[in-house]
Amino acid sequence: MQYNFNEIEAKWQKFWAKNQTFKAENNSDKEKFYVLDMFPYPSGAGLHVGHPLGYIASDIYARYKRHKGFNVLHPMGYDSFGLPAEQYAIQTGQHPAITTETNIKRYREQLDKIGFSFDWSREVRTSNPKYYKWTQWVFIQLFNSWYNKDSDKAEDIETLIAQFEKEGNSNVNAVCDDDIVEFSATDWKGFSNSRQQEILLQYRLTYLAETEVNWCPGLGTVLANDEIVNGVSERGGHPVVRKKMTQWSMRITAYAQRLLDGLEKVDWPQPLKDSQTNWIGRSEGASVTFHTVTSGEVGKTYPIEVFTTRPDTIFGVSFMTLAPEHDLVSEITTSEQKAEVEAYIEATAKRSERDRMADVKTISGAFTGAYAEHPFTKEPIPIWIGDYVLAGYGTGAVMSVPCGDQRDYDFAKHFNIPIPNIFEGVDISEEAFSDKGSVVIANSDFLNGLPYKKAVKRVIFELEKMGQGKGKINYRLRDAVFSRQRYWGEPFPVYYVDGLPQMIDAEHLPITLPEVEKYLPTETGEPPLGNATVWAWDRLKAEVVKNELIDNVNVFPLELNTMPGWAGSSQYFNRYMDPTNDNEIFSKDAINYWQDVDLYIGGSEHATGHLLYSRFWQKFMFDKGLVPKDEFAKKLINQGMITGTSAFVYSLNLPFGFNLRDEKNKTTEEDKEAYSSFFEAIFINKSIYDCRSNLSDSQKKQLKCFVDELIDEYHSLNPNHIIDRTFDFLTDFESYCYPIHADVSFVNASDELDIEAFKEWRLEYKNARFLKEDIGKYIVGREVEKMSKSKYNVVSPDEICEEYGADSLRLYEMFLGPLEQSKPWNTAGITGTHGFLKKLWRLYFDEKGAKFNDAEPTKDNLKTLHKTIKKVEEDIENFSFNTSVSTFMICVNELSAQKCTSRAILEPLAILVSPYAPHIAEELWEQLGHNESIATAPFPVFDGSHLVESSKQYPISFNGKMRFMLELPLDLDKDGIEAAVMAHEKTQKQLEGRTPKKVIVVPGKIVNIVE
RNA sequence: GCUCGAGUGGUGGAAUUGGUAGACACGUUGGACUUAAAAUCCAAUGGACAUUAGUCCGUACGGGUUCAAGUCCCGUCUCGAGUACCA
Repeated sequence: MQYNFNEIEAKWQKFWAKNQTFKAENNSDKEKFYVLDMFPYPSGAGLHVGHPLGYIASDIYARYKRHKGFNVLHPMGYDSFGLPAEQYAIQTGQHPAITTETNIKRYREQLDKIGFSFDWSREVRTSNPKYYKWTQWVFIQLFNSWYNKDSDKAEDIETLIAQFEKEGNSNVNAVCDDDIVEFSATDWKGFSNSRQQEILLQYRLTYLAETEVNWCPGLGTVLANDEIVNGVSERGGHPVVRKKMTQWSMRITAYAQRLLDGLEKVDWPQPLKDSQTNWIGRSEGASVTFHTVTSGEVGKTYPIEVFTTRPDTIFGVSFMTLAPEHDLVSEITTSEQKAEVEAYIEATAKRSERDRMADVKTISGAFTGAYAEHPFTKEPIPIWIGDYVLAGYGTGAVMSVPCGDQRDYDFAKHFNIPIPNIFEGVDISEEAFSDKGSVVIANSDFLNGLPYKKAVKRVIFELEKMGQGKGKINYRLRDAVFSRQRYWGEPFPVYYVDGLPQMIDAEHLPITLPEVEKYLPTETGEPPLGNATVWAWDRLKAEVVKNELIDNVNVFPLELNTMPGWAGSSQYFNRYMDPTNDNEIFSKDAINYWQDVDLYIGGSEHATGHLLYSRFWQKFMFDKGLVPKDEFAKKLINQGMITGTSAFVYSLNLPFGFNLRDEKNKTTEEDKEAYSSFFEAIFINKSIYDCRSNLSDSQKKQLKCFVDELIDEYHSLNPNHIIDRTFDFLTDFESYCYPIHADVSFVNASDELDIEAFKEWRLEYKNARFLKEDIGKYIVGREVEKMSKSKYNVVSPDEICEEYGADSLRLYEMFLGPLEQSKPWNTAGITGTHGFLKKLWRLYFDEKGAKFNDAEPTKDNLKTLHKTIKKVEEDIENFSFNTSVSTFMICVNELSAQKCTSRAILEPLAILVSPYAPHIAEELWEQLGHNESIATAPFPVFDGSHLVESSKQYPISFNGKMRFMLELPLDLDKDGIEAAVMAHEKTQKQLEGRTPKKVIVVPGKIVNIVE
């Protein structure tokens, strides 16, 4: 019986689908286990072999847990809103929903071929109105909530209104906008409705506000900080500029501390935690208020608040620096300095984010002419502006202490500002001194002689006493902009009355995306939804109606922005628990049963995007009592990237030039064509290319011969063309050859190029000539690069499944190396795991049919089996899937050698293999006589008694070097071992009569004789 | 610059608490079977010298601890990832 993998795999994939083998029940006595993959964006390119890596790992784990008796939730879906489908729509007019549907179909086909145990009945798609209904619903919940710092959680906005009505806002301790005006209960009651709404907007967890955003003109939308890489958009690499726009924002900053604290509770990779920690960027320090000095010109004093992590250095302040965008700049600048300051502001505004970041060395700034008063010394301090101070961090103003901060130091040096030294016994003539561990403060009045920590405490105490400062914790994390000027995203359930946003009642959700003619912004610069003609809210009918009906009495305009990509992914893991529920986002029963994700596998690129926002939404849902856990995923693993192994051929481009032999001496287009088609596709072998700068004589000869033959051949084809044979291409040979990518599918396991396939690949290679290696083959060069179409190194899982089967693919992906590591794909190696499966098959069947029987297993059989059970179980628990594949190979090699046919061994072996290679396992299981799927067969139980040994091969070392092995009984004690070793002839031979200084015996491990 | 991670044969990678470095595969070489190919099976395979036994070197580099170091400590280099004037 042959191992016919194509047939077997198709059979079982059909079986699983038909029998809903992997459907998870919400009501079960079994213990739950939730294994989740980051759901994919269904791109048009389909999956390549790098994509399923994490899915295979999670699938193995999910299947393993089923064998272990758990009720496993293992769902899959699609993050199906997004830019590529929309960009495609702009170019072709094709509705993104159609492209998306097509792409999802293709993804599903590809996924099905790999044999995943997903519960497809729970599939979600973020672009499905039934799904985004609940995204809109969460948005409304956020809108209707505020963050109470006293209870340290989100609360219903009604509780805030109640407090306003009772006592105004003076005692409210909320996370809110900075520019809150104080009011009393009477004030509140006297405010107009719209004034009240404006105020509430300053407290809501999602709010509309004019903010500085990252505007990307290339994409026509704003981007979140995590969507920008090196000053350009992550997708497409378009430039990004700062722009003030009215946008929805999420008050994620309210959760900064809890997001930080929560990291300690979860088992996530340290680098991922580190990058979230950095992103949140907590720093402890003080906020200090300086007051500007009144001069004749600037008649008012203004407070300038700064944040500093080094309040202990306050006596070292010799100037202040404001960000050029700081609001006060225009107020305080003197007329004398006005021209300079304005010129500077204009110059910095022109510099793009990218320039500013690329060029941190150039020091620039301008003096405003104004001064602030030092809170303690009362000395006047010059106020400068400089673009090294960022408007977006802290208050956009710093107290500059050049002796303690290198940036302040450089700025002071550059503009000749004094650098007072306030550190005892420290030389600051060359650079600032920023080490706070060893510092002792001097020249600082009441701080003299104090170390850092004490000085900080003291100065904060003094500042509080005078009402000019207090201890403060600052976060780098900004509120997240939630509006996108795009079509293909969730519409907001929002309409506008007098310019103020109103939520549509939850019962009317979903508000579905309107149809538009064009997916581009409108001529007036509004987002694409501005093109919709049926996009107004009728409050009485409670439905979306035509725009022409807008009367601002009962019919109002709807929001034109859509939600960002991360909106749909921020709660999808909970929605899977009850995905078809139309009445609730998920039922209480479902969430209480499934609780949270036990294992989450996905890429590390989502560290500061999806994984931070999801944690924020989860904490919010937790505060509202909607979910029982405030962290949604207990354990998370980042799978490594699979890179491609590109193949190169080496082109030789000889610039002979040619003439014609005919009397007119004219070259026609055909002549040129004949010449270039012949000489443009010449390839030299790798050995010569590798020595191109230092060719040996024999190589030179070989090349000369090769080229001569080419020219001869060319002449016979084009007798009237003259080639310059005197041209010496061997001098400066390097400059005529260069590598070009060849498609990896033309290359076999030995790196040999299939020349015929290569010639057919492209028209210009039709007549390609190759200088082969001496062995008569053309060997390609190989290099590891990112898998990408342009590098012709993309391998699709479909081809692999077709040729070797899904089980081979699954095993090979795991066998490549540790899950978390990035590693190169090379199809050549798959014969290893494929061969293993064939060998496994032959353990059960030969040409005649089944081999297995009820024979009593031998001691060796049992030893091999239980060794394997132990190792495989440990490996799965440690997510060390690569080593368990090796273990299977060893096991099958051993059982084959033992000629094992015992059912008592082969049955448990099928279960062991089943999570990794489920199709073959099912088939073996069935052939063994079982009627039920192997999916829930209990995992074999390890029995250590089969591994007990009575003797051990001891390695005998001399001075730490292993010289020979010696078999000794395991129950022999130290002295016994030493005596046996010393008595051995090989020991005596090694020692040559010398007496060892010392003999180290570690029973069960090693013997080391020290001479 | 800062933070984190990683450097082991021709290649992917093993090596659990410090205890036989290179498991398991790929590739390569030789052999068997075959008209031939594929498939399968067997043997060898870190390097150097010796080809019988054996000896020396070897886990990025330089030191150290230890009877014993890929593993622990100190320093250096290289590569990768994240972050970037964060006061």
